[in-house]
Amino acid sequence: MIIDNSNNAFDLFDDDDDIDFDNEIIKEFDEAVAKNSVITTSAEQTKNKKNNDVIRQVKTEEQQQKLLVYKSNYLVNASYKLSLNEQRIILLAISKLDSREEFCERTIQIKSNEFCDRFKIKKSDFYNTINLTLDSLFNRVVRIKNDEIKHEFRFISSKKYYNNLSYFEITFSNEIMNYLIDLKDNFSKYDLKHVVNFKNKHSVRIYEMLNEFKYKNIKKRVIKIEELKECLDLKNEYLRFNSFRESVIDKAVNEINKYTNISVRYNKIYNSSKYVEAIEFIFNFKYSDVENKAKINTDKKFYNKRKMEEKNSDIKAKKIGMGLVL
DNA sequence: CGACTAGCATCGCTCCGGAA
DNA sequence: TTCCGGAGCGATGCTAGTCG
Repeated sequence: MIIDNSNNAFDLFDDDDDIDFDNEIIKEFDEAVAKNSVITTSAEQTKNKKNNDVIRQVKTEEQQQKLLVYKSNYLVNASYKLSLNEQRIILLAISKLDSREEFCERTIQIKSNEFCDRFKIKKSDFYNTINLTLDSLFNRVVRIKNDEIKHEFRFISSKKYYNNLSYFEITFSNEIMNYLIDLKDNFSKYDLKHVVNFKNKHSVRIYEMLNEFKYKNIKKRVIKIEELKECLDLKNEYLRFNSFRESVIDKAVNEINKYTNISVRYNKIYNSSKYVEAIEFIFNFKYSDVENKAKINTDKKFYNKRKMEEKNSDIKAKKIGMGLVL
């Protein structure tokens, strides 16, 4: 399993970067408050804190509106298997968590209407399958392992379906919450809208694996077939490479190209014999993302410049006030 | 000889239409 | 909103043929 700890999604920009941009602002506010703590009055500190709170609130509202999915990269690369509808439930529920908070409510309620609208599912199908889906989701297990840990746990610790009120409720397990909230580094995020049209259960996982690398300005990812199968919990399935390629890789690549902000192709990597050992995914952001990035970077430079000017004049004014500058 | 490809059959999940 | 039955499609396993 490849786990790279160097990723810090706050440092880079993409289509969802207005959120990161806010994060930058928060970071700058925090640093500015820390730096000027000696000469900042308590009233100003209160003002800074209020500004901070306002920004956090705006960010949370935007996050909710855009339904962003935040996941630790440990979870992105974990080994688990979910059906399409189980994936949908988990992703929609994750998008409703406030991932930046240290503590947040583990129980998420989802209305049947919202679920059907988001994923374009017929109501009749929803009622047909929801109980079975919740049952199977309740038993699903995540396996996370690297050199240091081997951790197994369930996605959810409880499930409820209210027949008459037409909504269901899941409670994330304690263990999985460690990989969903209070994420400070080594995590990925994406807009739920990119994956709602997927019809293949493996597309989400492969999209997430590519999306993780997106933040590192790396446009290639080589994954051993063995590792990929382990992540998708398909170790004893698709014994022939061709069926694995047809059913998993090709379908995921097609859906990712069709519905998401990533365009991707792949090459087969052979070992010494004719055996396919690994897949090299080569991916790129689509044009609109590059355009957005350019705009956001311009805005960011403008903002930083203005911020620096304000800060300098503020510090100078304080020093004058304290008689340190003539 | 080993790996890949193609075709076929079976099973299960998802989708669809209709009724209560 | 809920349930039922059937159709369609994907996942999977098996076999035979091809290729280097």
